[in-house]
This record gives sequence, C-alpha cells and structure tokens, in this order.
Amino acid sequence: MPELAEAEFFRKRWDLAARGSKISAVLTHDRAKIYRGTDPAAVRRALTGTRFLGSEAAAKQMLFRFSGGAWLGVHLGMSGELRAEPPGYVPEKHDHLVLVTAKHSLVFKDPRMFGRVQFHQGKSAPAWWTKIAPALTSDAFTLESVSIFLRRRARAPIKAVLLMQERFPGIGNWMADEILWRAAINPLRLAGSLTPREVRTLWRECRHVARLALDVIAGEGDYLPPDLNHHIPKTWLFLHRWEDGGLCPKTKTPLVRQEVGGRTTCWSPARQKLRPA
DNA sequence: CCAATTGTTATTTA
DNA sequence: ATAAATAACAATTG
Repeated sequence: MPELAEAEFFRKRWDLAARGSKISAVLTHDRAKIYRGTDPAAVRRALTGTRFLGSEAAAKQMLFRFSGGAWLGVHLGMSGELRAEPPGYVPEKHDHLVLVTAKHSLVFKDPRMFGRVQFHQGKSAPAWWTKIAPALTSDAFTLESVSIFLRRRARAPIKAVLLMQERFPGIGNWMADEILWRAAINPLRLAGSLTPREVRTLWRECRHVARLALDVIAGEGDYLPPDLNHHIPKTWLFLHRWEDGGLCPKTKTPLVRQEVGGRTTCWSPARQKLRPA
C-alpha cells in the first residue's frame, strides 16, 4: 500500500499519539520475516524504558527516535500499516511489533511481511537512513539530476524508471501512473526518448504530485485525516485506476491497464500518446 | 484452482 | 560487464 505520502500518514499516527511518552513494554513476533537482519529480542531490550522523542518519514520509510540513542526504522512493504490502539491491546496474528505506552499501544501490522524493521543504537542516524535519496520536494531534486538519470536508463520504459528509488524516492505504482498521466506521457515510452520539454514537465509533476499527495493524504500540521484516501479529489487518476470501465477524469475516455515495468499500469490513451505531439 | 495486490531483491537474459 | 526483464518472496481476497 504505502508510498511516500502513506509513510508520512502512518508516521504521524504514531507520532501524534505517543511522542514524548515512555515505552513501558515492547511485544514482537520473533519469527516474522520483517525482522530479517534484525534481532527482535535486542529491539525489545533496547527500547523498553526509553522515551519516544520524535520521528521522520523519507521515501517509503519511517524513522522513530528514542532516548539513549535508539533508532527504529520501519518500511511498510506492500501491506504494512501503523495504528495506535488503546492500552491493553492484545496483538493479533499479523501485529509483528507493538510498542506499549501508558495511553496507547503502537502497532505495526504487516500480513504479507514484505515490510521491514531495522534498529540502530548510536549518536547519529544510521546509514540505511541517511543514504536515502533527496526528497522529491527538496531543492536537491533537480531537473538536471532527473535528466541525467533518464539518459542513463534510456532503454527502459519511463514507468519502470519512475519506480527506481535511487532517484525517485517514495514513488510507487500509483504515484508513477498519476505523474505520467498529469504529464501526458505514455508509460511505455523509453526514458531516453523524452524531449527536454517532456523531461521538464515530468520533473515538475513529480514534485507537484508529491506535494499534493502529502497534503491530501497526510494532512498539514497536527491534523491527520481519518483514513488514507479520505480527501483524494475525484479529479485524480487514483480514484479511477481500478474501476471496471474507468474513465479518464480529464478526457472522459476509457482508461487502459497493462503490465509495464513489471507492474500493472493504468493510463489514458487519449491523453498519453505513444508518439509525442 | 487461478489471478490479483500501491515493494524490493536475487537471478536470469540480452 | 551493464542494464533490463523476470521470478521469488507471503498472505489474503475475489
């Protein structure tokens, strides 16, 4: 489920519920694959008794910071979610990690277990966090960096290239389709075939969709929408991409679905032509 | 039983 | 050797 805006949504859920609180207990499903490379017993030991100091989201990941130099990383994979439950919550089958505070139980649920928990103890943030590419909304995400990247991936479909996290951190399947639809670029076009004008439009729409998605899905300030898709406007491709007989919100013509870059891709043939106009 | 799912990574192919 | 395509991972749902 989660792409960049969803990661921010779930981060805020834990943060607004329990930032500043003491962790009184940590519950783990020790056999769960989300702990690959991490020892759940060590996480329990290290976090119990600490205070939850703050958090950040970047790309599709979240970093939670605790007193004593403890850092908890969460990647939600395909089916992960974070919730804040009342105290006394009893973990269910797929609740692989629960941080207990006086007022809430912070739950990480992930049925498919493509998600991941990482842990680090130290003064500064761990390398697996700091090496994440600069955010789409930051000044470091430049037109030139996109242009160079597209040239290096010239023979791959642009849809597949947008999914590459080392240049487009946090873009997943639906965001890639939304960006290409807004930019009026066919997902099958090879990255190296885009005109300089198209590359600029694509770059601008990456930033635009990232900003819109963050505002609409994760809210602003201390406001958190009641659920992920609560405020998504009908004008977005997002709300029509899985409908049977779905229509393009801009052209009112039928949408098409086809596998591109290994993912089911939705686009509007009337708007996104194979040959540039 | 078959196919599907908003992700990542190892392996295979070109 | 490099880059792109494919399979695999796991669980659930239709």
